[in-house]
Amino acid sequence: MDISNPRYKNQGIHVVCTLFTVRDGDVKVLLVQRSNKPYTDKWMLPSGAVYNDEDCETAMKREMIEKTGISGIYVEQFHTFSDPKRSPLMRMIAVGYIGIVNSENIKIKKKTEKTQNSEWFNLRDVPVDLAYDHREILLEAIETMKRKIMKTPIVKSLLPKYFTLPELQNVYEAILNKKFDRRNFRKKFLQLDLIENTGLMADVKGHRPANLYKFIASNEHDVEIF
Amino acid sequence: MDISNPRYKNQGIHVVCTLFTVRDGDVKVLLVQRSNKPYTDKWMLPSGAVYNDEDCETAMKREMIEKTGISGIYVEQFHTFSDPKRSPLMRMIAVGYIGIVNSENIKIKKKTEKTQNSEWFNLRDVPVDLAYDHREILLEAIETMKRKIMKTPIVKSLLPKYFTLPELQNVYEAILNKKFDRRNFRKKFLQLDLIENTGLMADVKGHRPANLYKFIASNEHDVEIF
DNA sequence: ATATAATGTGTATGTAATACACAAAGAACT
DNA sequence: AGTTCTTTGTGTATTACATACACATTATAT
Repeated sequence: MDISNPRYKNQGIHVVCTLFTVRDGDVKVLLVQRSNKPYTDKWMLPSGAVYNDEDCETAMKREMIEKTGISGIYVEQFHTFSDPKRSPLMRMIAVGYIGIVNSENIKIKKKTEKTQNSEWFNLRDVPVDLAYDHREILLEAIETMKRKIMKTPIVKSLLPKYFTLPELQNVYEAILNKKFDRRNFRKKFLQLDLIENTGLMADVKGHRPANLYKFIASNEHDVEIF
Repeated sequence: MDISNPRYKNQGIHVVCTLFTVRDGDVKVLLVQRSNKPYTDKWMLPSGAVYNDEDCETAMKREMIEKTGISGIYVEQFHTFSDPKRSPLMRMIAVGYIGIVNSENIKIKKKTEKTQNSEWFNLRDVPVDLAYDHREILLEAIETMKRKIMKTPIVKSLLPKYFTLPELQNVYEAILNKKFDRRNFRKKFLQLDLIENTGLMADVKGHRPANLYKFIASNEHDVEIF
């Protein structure tokens, strides 16, 4: 390949991560606020360039650490965005990833070299004018997450070690934006053999405490859930 | 972004297409044979560079026309491959697409500027030493196609305008490499309301002719099939 | 007329999805 | 201690879908 051919020289590869969490029954997504041009002060999904000695997933994890301080997340590639006009400065394609984390014990970096702020945004509060084509990427990521949560036990990386069945149900209801019948939800989820009752009780006040469950360690493979 | 930074300069973007067909009960995939270095004379999936003024899907379709003469195909992006060592000459990522066509009325170009031959390979006859990481891409494409054929009526672009239910069943059996009960297959597929009986009969010899069906035009959306 | 080779069809059984209502546990209050 | 409040935990009946299974029908070839 002739790398001086202007038809395809100076191409760049970015990775973009749409990281979800669920808190208080709301789905939230992690955004960072730009410091530099272009799109100065605009919010965007955490993203950055892929170096020549790393694959996209490695780059994604490095970028997340650099821009948000979050490490050790499980991400999955979902789509590559390649509209030639998606970046105003140069030809830049973006490989998109989704992930979901438990944000309760995570401290996110507020300020980094290229960002002035970072924040978990409730989905309905996300600014409409995200930088680049990140609004489109986010919308596609949301659809992908809805499909994924139905097909795989991806919520595992969102929940704490011990959790109650009502908490689990709330997560599904938040992401899919629909209600489930409690009895049917429990029956269905329990028969998947993904989680087990620990015998412990949740520590709550004012009402009956729920049983605490945990994921069974051996089950790492994909299972159809709904 | 500083495009002179050696960490990420001279990156290239390729598209790779895994195009399937089914003939005589066998799944086949289209490969082309290289003329140039590297991997001279090796077989590979049709692929090529993305130009700076086109998105990946456009590039994919252009490449297919240039390297195989096939136009008007429906393709879907399935994964982006980014191992830094996947290409020996330079940093090159590949955006992978899958498609499925009816190869009966298609004439493929045998020789082009960069290829000396092209051929439909039965899956079990595919050379083990494809160029680059194309073996890995092919394997992932096969898995994706198996999933897709279960979830969407993608076979529509494989079958001729009129087809019989046994033909349809043979396609599913070939791709999924398993047998279905005829009665259950028909019951299931007919209740999806994707196809309708034309009242016409297949023109065969030596046994009872089958009814010809066609896809109902209005149904373009994804439907869960199996 | 008979043999051949494939198509077309129905029913019974098991399994999963859905719909639905009340008792139990603990905390808060009197 | 008893009552109220709030949320958890549970069972059954109905329906839809998946699976298993065998024989009659149609056209051709001899």
